Amino acid sequence: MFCSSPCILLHSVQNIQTYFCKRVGSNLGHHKFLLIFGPNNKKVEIESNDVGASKSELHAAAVKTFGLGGSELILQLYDRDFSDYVDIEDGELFYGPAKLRVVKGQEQPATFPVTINNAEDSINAEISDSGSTVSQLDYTAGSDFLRDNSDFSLLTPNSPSPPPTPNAYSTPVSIEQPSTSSSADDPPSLPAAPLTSSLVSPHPTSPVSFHSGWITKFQIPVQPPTIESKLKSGGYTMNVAERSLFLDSIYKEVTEKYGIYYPSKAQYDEIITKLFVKYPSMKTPQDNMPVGNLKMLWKHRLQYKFQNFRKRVAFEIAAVQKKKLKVARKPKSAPESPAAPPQWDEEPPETEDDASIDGHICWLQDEKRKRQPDFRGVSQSMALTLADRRTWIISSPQTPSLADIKSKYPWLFDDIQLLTEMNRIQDGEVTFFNSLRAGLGRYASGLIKACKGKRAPHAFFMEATTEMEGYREEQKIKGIVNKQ
DNA sequence: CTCTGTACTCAACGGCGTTA
DNA sequence: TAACGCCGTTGAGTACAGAG
Repeated sequence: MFCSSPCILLHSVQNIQTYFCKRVGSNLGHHKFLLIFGPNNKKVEIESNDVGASKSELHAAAVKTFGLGGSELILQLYDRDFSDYVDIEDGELFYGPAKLRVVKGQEQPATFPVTINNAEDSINAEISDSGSTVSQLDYTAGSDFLRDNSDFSLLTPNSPSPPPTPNAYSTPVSIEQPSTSSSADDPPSLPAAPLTSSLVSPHPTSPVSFHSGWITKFQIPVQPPTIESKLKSGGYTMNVAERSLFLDSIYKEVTEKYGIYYPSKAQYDEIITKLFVKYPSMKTPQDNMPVGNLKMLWKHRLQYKFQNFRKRVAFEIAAVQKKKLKVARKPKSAPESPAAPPQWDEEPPETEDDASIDGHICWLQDEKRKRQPDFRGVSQSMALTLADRRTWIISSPQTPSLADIKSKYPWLFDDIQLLTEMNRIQDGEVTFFNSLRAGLGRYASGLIKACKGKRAPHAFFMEATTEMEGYREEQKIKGIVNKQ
């Protein structure tokens, strides 16, 4: 399981960042480290007269903790930038919490097999032991528990744990792996921490498959000071808004930096592992709460965050749309083929009466005020009110003003809905959009000539030029492909 | 059959405007 | 200024369907 050569990991939650930062305040002179020596994992605190712990002080701590007197030790600090351990030098000062490894001299492994990061491995094991799906979520106290930190105490050891399910970590894994971090081009090096990354494979159903190796690079994003301090003390005092911000930051990091919108089960585990390694206090249960549940709790929070954000924020992302199409459900009572859009001179749909039309209009007006309107519903309601709207605009004794129309049907002043409205009115090939395009086509050359004549062409013209060039290139390529 | 993701839904929270 | 209510946002539960 662990490396054949004895080595020590002085292991911590923060690394290079705090390593280089000058510490100030009440913690001055106190530095916490976590030592891992093979299967052993010890947390130590070094009191130093200096602002940072010296190499000799760290060496002494390692010798004392593991009884390694007489051995020549190599101390290595985990460097986030390189995702690997780097030897520390005399004269340097180290600021806890920091992540260090100490290797016995002469016995440092030149190649794999690998030293496993024991702390993270144990966390993974705990996560896998209590693994469950979101739908199987059972925290005993229900949603209130998840909302109110004070209810953490409800999770007693007697609370039912979610049933174990197999996953990437549930079976013993040989760590003598061809590491994902070592390619043919890479010289053999000491394994990057966390080493569990090599256990992770892209989720089979994930539309994004290019994220191999992301685990070694992924780091819990830096938090605002208030959230950072609360996380360091276990995260229990975070309010809902802070917790949301924190989860947002992880979502953002994973999606924007790695393009992963569907983390696999193992990847969720890995994120939580990193979280708990970075903030060890979060592992500490309150009121005898099983630690496995704490991990499941954060994992599920993260899963919910991803689920809800995919639905509410990232619904336009190609990977999300692709996935939705793949698993698309048939609506319960949807007609086999969509009904033809109602024509303006038709009677209102039989399903609608005056009251329901008024209801649609009110709802549409409300929806326009929202920051995140239900666009699908808007289109449906606009379609259902088309006949009424056309009758009102065209046949009213006193033609409504633009202000009246805007007030009653604000969505008609939305560009997308305006275009859709035109398409509702016109049928077949003769749509508003096609007519507009045909019309513009007639004057395109003149418009382009006029724009080119300007000393400083407008931004939209430059944008359009770029678009056109791209389109021509695309057509060229398509032509070549078709010829083949 | 199990796992996973989506749709639909509800409830809590917090911001904001109104009113006494 | 405090109390109140409305409403948007967010987290989370449930049902269901597709994939393997």
